[in-house]
Amino acid sequence: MIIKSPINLDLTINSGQTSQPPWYKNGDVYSNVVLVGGEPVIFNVWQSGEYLEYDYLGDISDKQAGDCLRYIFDLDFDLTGFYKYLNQHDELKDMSGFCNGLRLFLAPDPFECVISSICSANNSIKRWTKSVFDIKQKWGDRHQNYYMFPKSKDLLKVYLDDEEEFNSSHIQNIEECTDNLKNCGVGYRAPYIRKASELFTIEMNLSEIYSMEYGGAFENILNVPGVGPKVADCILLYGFNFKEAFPSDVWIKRIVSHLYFDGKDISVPKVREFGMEKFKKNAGYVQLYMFHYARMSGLMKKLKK
DNA sequence: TCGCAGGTAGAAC
DNA sequence: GTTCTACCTGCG
Repeated sequence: MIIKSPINLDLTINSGQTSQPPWYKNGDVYSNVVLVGGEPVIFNVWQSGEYLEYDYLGDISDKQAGDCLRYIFDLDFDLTGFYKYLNQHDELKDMSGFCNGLRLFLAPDPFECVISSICSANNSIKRWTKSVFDIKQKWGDRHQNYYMFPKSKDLLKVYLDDEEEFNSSHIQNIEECTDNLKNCGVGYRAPYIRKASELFTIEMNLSEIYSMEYGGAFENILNVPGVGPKVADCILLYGFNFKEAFPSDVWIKRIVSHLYFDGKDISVPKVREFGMEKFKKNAGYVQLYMFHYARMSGLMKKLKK
């Protein structure tokens, strides 16, 4: 089956969006297991011309399968219209050429997105994606060779580190402890992950975020341990499809300051305000394109100096 | 070997 | 309200 809406799958899946780590790659095919209406479904997707082609294995209808992929790869977003918008602005007009077909890679599991995003803070893409893979493999349900992300009530029970595991289990030698969060390379974020799991198990229902206004959703998600403004905006954009979010970190700050303020140093909170005010409903996509444009055009190396 | 990079929490101003 | 520092790990 094919969805006739242009996309660059490689770029989209590997662009480091904190919704989830890249899907499993076998040759030209990307695969993953996704819960659709409570039913585990294995999707295979691949690039076919400029479109996404797919098949799936699971007890759902063709329409459900198609709708699920349209959501995850944001295939209903009008990219052509967005490119028109970019081209109307001098500062942005180079970007579409460098990132053609890049779309949001939205999280099918908002809890996975929250934990991924917490792991991504003060971290490299390589390290946080490995951490999320490890968490899935250790504590997630397995379907064929693919792993779901664990539910919050299950992640809640996981040991924080070697010491806690050693003291609470029958393992004789602390060297043999591997069944804990720090073993996934999450570092000091381990307690945040546990506290967040507690929060979503006991008092906060993540699915309510979908129906909130952006401002209210931002305030709510800021209360999660390990979540500050940058991570909150990543969660809202990549996990809940709030396209008015403008996640601002040091890189976006450098790029915005270069493009709009003649290189003058602007604080990250000001960059966030600037981006949201200036780009409105396009803020999220502009942020996504800015980052990859800077990466691919060599601008990033230039700005680092 | 060690310095550096990267957001958040919590404390200090 | 804004600014400072510690936090963990992989990389160069």
